[in-house]
Amino acid sequence: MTPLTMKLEQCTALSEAERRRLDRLSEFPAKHFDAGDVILAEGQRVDRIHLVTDGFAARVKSLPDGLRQIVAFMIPGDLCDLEVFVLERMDHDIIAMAPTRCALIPMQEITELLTEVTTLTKALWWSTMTDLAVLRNRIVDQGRREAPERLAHLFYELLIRYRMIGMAADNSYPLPLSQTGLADAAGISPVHANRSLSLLRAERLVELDRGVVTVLNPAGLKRIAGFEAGYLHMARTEHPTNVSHRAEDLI
Amino acid sequence: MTPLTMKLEQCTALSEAERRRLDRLSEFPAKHFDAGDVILAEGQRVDRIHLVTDGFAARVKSLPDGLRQIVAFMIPGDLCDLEVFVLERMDHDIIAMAPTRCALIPMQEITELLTEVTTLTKALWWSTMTDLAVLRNRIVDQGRREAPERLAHLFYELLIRYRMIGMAADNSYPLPLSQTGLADAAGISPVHANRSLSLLRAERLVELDRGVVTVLNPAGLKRIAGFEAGYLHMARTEHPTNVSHRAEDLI
DNA sequence: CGTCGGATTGAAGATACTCAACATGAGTGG
DNA sequence: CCACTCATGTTGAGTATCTTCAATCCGACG
Repeated sequence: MTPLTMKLEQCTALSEAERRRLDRLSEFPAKHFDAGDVILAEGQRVDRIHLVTDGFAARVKSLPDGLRQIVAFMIPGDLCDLEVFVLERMDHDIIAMAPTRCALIPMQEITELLTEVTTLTKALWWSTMTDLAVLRNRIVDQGRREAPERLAHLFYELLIRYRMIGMAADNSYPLPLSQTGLADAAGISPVHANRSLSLLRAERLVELDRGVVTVLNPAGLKRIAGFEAGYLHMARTEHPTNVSHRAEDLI
Repeated sequence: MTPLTMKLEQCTALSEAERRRLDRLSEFPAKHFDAGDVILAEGQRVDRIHLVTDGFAARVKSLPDGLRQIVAFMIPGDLCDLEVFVLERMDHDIIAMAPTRCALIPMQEITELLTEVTTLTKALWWSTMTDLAVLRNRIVDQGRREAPERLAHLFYELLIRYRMIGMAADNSYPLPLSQTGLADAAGISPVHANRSLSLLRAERLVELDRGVVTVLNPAGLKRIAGFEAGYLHMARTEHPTNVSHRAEDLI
């Protein structure tokens, strides 16, 4: 099963046919990007949907003064530019933070999915709404929490999202960012990112080495992050019958 | 024309029939809320869509320590809970900040809109995607801009959104918030909100009196806010043929 | 071995927070 | 009409968080 399918199954159970339909999306001709490459540039018109199948990318807003702010991360299974159906151009950059592969899906393919199959329609809407919820939480973070908590929240959220797509075995997942990148994500300075990170390390909550995050104490991390399980809306993972991905199981 | 219709016309030109279809949504039985009332509570299951027809509300995330963060404002024409189609429950509160009226639209009505009429479908998607873009910008604000700039951005964005629905004549619009509310929106303390606001006043950029914002110098406000016109995606208002709502016209 | 990007540490200064006092203005009740 | 109350706005002072600038350290790599 592809990451996209695994992710959308968090919304509703899909039929075998639907699963295959979704899986096929990952097989469209892929394009490869190196770390630092711009996958989609602000202002660009897009004609094909980019589905991340491998790697790690970020939505980045660049300011005139050179500062930049990462507003979201993209991991395998994430669609970069669903918005092109209704918006003319990208209003931000998407940048590969590590070698990244994207399947290029013709828009028509998604259009068909959106009209044909209602349960898939629902799944794609779910994905969009979850993105909204994630952004709302990011705003709370940056408005009302201090730097170490923001980092903790970031680490914990990514842990959950990687689990959703089956890539967080051992509470470990890839995060190919320099501390400057972390700082961009948390809205703090690189120096402060370093110091805040040391705090989390000192408390033995999380380790970050060579682009790999290891969550040493998920419960503790979740606590200081002020993380609410609800907002990622993992309907099915909350079921006792489907325990393999549940956040609380691996504490 | 209702605010919702005016707003969605920023996306594409609508036929007379579509316009009437949308206008009808505002005529569903309304519910009234006083300032401070909770329109929708976190965790609540929703069975009817709330369309703000009058007043002013906010999406609010409350933290355990009592702090709260406003993550978005709702003005007439905004749909509060489109997300219920795919998410089980609200993941945040919606609170009236002034006397507010909401039309309660049966979910089926929206479902029909979403499947029947493709251009309306597109318009609703546009609305959702714009919400996403607004949140991305909010994150940039809180991560990378200082308090006065954040307030400036807030004031300017609301100016544009009120213009979209024809409610910002004279560069003036309602903002029924105490300075504490402003602080919640900008992610700063009430005291700091006061001081930052005095700065904007001193520069004669904006006035805020008795719940009414008056933008004295739109160009200057836009400049210090670092506001990018693009992200609200007002396709049609950027056309020279439709000048009445254009942001730059009234400077 | 030297270089280079990233990580780390120190120190000074800016932005923002908290606590606290005081002002203002709309209501309310005497 | 005045006194009182209460919410909100304003201002001051001390402190905390965070930023910036700068120096140093470290590991990867030629």
